[in-house]
Amino acid sequence: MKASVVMIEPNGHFCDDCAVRGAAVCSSLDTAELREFEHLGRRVHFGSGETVFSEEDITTSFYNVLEGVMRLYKLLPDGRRQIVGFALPGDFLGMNLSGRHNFSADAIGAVTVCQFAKAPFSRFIEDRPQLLRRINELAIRELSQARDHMVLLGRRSADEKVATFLLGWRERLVTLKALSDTVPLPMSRQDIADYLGLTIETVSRTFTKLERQGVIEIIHGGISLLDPARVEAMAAA
Amino acid sequence: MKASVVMIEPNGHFCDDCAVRGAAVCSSLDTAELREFEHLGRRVHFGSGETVFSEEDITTSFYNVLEGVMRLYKLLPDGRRQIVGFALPGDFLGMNLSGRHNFSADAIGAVTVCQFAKAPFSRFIEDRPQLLRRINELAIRELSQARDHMVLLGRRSADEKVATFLLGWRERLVTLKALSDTVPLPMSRQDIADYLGLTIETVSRTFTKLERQGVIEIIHGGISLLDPARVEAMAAA
DNA sequence: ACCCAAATTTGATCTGAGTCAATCGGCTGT
DNA sequence: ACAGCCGATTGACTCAGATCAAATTTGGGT
Repeated sequence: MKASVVMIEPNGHFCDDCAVRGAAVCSSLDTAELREFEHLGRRVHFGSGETVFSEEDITTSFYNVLEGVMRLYKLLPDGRRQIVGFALPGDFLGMNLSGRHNFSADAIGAVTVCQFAKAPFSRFIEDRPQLLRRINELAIRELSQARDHMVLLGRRSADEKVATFLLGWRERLVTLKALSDTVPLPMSRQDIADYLGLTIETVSRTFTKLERQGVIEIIHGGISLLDPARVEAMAAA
Repeated sequence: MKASVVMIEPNGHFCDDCAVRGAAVCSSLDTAELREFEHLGRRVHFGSGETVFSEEDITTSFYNVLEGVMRLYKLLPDGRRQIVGFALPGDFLGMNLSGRHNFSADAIGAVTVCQFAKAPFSRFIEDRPQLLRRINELAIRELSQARDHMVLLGRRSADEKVATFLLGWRERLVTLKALSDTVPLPMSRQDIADYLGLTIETVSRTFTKLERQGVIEIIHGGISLLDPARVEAMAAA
C-alpha cells in the first residue's frame, strides 16, 4: 500500500516478445494491426500492494494484464471487502458502461500491465469487429465465472469453498504453466477469505484440517495437493 | 412444472408492436435491419414454471425476453440451488463460449420470448458490429450486476440481503413501470431465498420483522415500502 | 362454497462459522 | 544474531442463520 512508483518504458515493438500475445485480447489482431496497436499501449509496472485503479474512479484506461496477479474487489461503506476475482496474465480490465470502474484492482506482488488510454483504444476498436468480438468473448467467459462464484458464495460450506477454490485456482494457472499438484498461492489468507466469503480464521482452520487429513500439504507460498481426488470429492458436494 | 405447451405464432411484422423494441438488443438496428431481423425470430410463449432451457443443454437458440419474468439458476449435484439472476423484458439470454448454456432458465408466470436460432442469428451479427456492440453492452451490464451480487452473497447479513433485494428489484422494474413504493414480487419465497443465499424461513422471518417494524407492508403478490429511507439505511451497511 | 395441496409463517432447537483473544512463526532491518 | 512486526495459526466462546417441526394461509379445481 505504499506510494506508487510507476515506471513507464519507452514505446518500442514490445508486442513481439509479449508473453500474452496469443492469449489476450490481442490474439484477434493480425501482424499489421498488432504493429499499429502496440503504439496505443504502454507497459506499466506496479509494485506489491499498489492500486492500479479504484472503484468509482472515472475510467481513463483499459488494462491488459501481462505479468503477475491482481485482486479485484469491492468494499462496503463499513470496510467489509468482497474479492470478485483475481486477474492473471491475459485478462482484460476496464470495460464498463457507467464510465467508472465498478471495482478496485491492486497488485499482489509485482505486476506488469499493458495500459491503453480509453479514447484511442475505443477508436481503434470502432472498425475492427474481430477485436470487439474477442472482448465480448472475454466478457462472456467472466460472466460464466461470476455465476459459478455466486453458487460458491451462496450455497457452499466453508470446506467446499476452500476445496473448490484450490481446484479452480490450479485450473486457472494451467494456461501459464502446466497442471501441477503444487499450487502457488501468491495471495494472503485474508485475500482468500474475502474471495470465499469467509473469515481468515476459518480459511486457516480449513487448511490445517485438510493438511491433518493428509489431503494437502501447506508449503511456503502455496499448497501441494497430496490427494487431488479427495479434494475434488469435497468440492463436488 | 407441467408439460410444455409451446405456442408459436405465425411470423409477421411483429417487431412493430414489440414492447421492448427500444430497450432490447434490437435497439441497435435501424428500420430496414429490423425488418430483416424479425424474420429470424419467432415469438414463443411459456407457461408458469416451464423450463425455457437447462444448464448443460447444447445452445441452439438465443432468447430475447419480451414479457414476464424468468429465474436463472444453477443446481449443485445434491439439489442445492443458487438463482444467479432474474430475467425481465429486454434481457438477452443464451450467450456462451462452450456451446452449452451455463445456467437453467424457467418462467415465473407467463413468459413470452423472441427466440432466434443460433446459426442464422450469428450470421446476422457477423456484419453488423453495432448489434455486437449492443450485445457486449448487455454482457458488461450483467457482469456489473453479477459483481454486486457477489458482494451481497459473500458479505451481507440476512437483513441487508433482503433490504438490498427489495430496493434492487424495485429499481429494475423502473424501466417497465414508473418507480413505485408498491413492489410486485412475482417470484416465490423459495426463489428469493435461493437468490439471496438464505433459507425460505429466514426470508419469511425477515419480511415479518420488517413489517412489524412498520418499514414494509406485505401485500398480495408483493410488498409495499412504507419507509423507503429506512430500507435504504438497512441495505447500505 | 368446499377440499386439498402447496406455499408461507411461526416456533424451538442446533450448529457452522464468526468473534475475541492469545500465541506462533517468518521476514526485515539494524 | 536479535528485535520488532505482520501474517498466520490456534483456542474458547458466541451467535446468526440453518434445521426440524408444526400450524396457518392461500389458491386452484370441482
